[in-house]
Amino acid sequence: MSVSIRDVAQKAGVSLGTVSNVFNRPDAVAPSTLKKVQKAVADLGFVPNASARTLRAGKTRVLGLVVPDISNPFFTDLSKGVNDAVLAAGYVVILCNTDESSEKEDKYLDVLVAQNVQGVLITPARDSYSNLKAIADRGIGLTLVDRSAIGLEACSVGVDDAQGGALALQHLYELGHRDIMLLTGATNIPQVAEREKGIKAAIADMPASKRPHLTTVRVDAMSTYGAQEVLEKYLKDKKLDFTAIICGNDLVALGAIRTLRAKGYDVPADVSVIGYDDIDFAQSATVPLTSIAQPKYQLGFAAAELAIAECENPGKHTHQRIEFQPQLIVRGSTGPVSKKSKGA
Amino acid sequence: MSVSIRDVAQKAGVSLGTVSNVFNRPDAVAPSTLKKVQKAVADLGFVPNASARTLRAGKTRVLGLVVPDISNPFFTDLSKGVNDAVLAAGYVVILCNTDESSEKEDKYLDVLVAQNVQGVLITPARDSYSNLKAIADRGIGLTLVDRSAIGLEACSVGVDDAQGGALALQHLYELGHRDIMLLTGATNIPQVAEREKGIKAAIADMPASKRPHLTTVRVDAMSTYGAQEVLEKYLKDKKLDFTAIICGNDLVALGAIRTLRAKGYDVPADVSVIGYDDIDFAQSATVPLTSIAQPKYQLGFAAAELAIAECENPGKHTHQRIEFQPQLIVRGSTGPVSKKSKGA
DNA sequence: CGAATAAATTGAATCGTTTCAATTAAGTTC
DNA sequence: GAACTTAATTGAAACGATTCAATTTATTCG
Repeated sequence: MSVSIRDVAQKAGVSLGTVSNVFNRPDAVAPSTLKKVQKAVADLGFVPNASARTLRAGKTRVLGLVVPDISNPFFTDLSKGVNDAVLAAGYVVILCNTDESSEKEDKYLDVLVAQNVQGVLITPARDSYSNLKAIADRGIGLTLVDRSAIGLEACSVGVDDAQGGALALQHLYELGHRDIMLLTGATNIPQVAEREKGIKAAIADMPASKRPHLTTVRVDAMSTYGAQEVLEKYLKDKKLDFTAIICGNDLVALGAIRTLRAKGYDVPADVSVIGYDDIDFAQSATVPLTSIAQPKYQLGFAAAELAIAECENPGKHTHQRIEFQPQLIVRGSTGPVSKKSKGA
Repeated sequence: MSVSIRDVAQKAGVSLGTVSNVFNRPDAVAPSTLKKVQKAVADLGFVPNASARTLRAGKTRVLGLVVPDISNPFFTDLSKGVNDAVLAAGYVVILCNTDESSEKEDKYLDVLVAQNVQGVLITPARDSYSNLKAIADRGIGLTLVDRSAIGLEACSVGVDDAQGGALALQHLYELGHRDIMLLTGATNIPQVAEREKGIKAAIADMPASKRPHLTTVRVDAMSTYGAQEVLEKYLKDKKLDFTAIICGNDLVALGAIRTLRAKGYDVPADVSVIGYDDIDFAQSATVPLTSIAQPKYQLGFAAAELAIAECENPGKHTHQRIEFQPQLIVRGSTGPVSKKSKGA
């Protein structure tokens, strides 16, 4: 049936232990023997049985990645980073998509425990981390992705969201905008809160006389449709009382642009719009989107590296946080305030 | 350290075999014994070691899903379907993204073999299936996704691509278009070839006098940018010699629309554009895209069900193919031929 | 050349389950 | 109550790798 290490040993004319060494401590094997064994491995198409290996050595080399929405390009790119890092280290990832549901998240965490994963990378759907504590208590390494690890023994990776918010505001400010709408999600989403904090801090730093005026409007679903609905309602009987919009993410921005154009306003001549995330489609949109880019791939890559480091060295591992900087990407959806809209 | 079946047996005052039976054949155990053992399990917090179990029993309840590009919303949606089906059956999926590279594909297949997966769902990157044969020979169930299983002992799921092509053509024909561009990928991509076949068959079925004229233009990369580049070059010095474009996928369609608008042509007044796949963004694009929808989620769900069925019943399982029908979704990017463009 | 040291190799024991032939206990039938 | 059937339970033998103490082989040095 399937070929075992025993078959390889026989074919290469060496002992079991030597074949095992070829895989696990190749420098302890004489070069000629190494070659001989590798040839036998190749000839037989031998692949070590992970279960047996795990059973004896106690290492599964499997990680779990739990994300709230794999449809979101942000998480797709992130997961690519995770996968590349993990593949390089000989690990494997089980990807779990929770659809932002806590029940699904709990269910998946159970599955991961049953699968004996060595580490869990997670962007929690809820703001309470109670279910994560149980994971950590079982001795499974935990890495928070795009969240901070407050009150948790865990590593984390994230982006400086306050800085991201500030970048967006400053860009618009420099273009002359003084009446700005903030079109974003609920404050219980950590990112949303942080960026808002950054925006407000940036405003507070300005001379009082020049401070722009901020109108905050919240959408339930941070999607194209969610944004359209809310913005349409806002513009129903009012006139434009802003010259720019800072959006919670790129999807919201695309929805906003669509609504504005439908109402006969031009982007960016009448209203500048800035997104967040810099998803791949932002540059291909009909009005190419100015956005705040996050290093999505690197975020995932770094998270995986932290997780693997913890797996490899479970005893002496100090938890750490890696924080990336966001970056302003200027495209066509933002521009200077026009005389017309300035007067409005 | 961790509690084993032996500890449970001792605590409950029974033998190893009985504890095992409690988990695997509970109806072969006397009710009183069952209760006693279950109490011991609960008291000790025992969770069976998956590796040992797998090593002995040979069932991992793990499947591999290998896709060429997880950034493509098509595969994201598909993978959701796979995950939902699999979770319901108590299985787990390892998702592998090959980035259309055969080397990565081979590497991942090795990883999956090493992980002892019971089945592999795959949309192969290359058209040769040689590496898959090796998988099947190892006794691992194979399910081809969005491909047919020619010359392979395997189940497969797919969409009637010829029909999809025909739907697109007929839609444009009914709107009066007679000069149609086909903007698509290389013919060694099975889908591309099939759809093209469907289009040509549909044309051949029409009365000779009314047959539309088809111009085929190929792009290397079926992405927004790839499409823009090729179409710009085509339009360089030529005038429009078509009134509609059938695109290889939605990304290509979006690129085409962008190029046309940049040249001053209106969509759909001057040129109608039809995409393929009906990705989520198609409906949110600034010119909402008419497209051919594929049941992406169901495709994944069905594939997973086939794979699981084979795992559960490895001896007597007959391979089958499930084929879905594509569906025309009419939105704003297609319309009747205008007098102006008709005359051109 | 022989002793001492270092480098390679060996193979039995082990990891925690499942499996199944063998054993024991309980229940039926005449 | 003996003979037979059926139901429960047992425990040793796998599964396929890693580990490590023991052994063999190669190298160095006086």
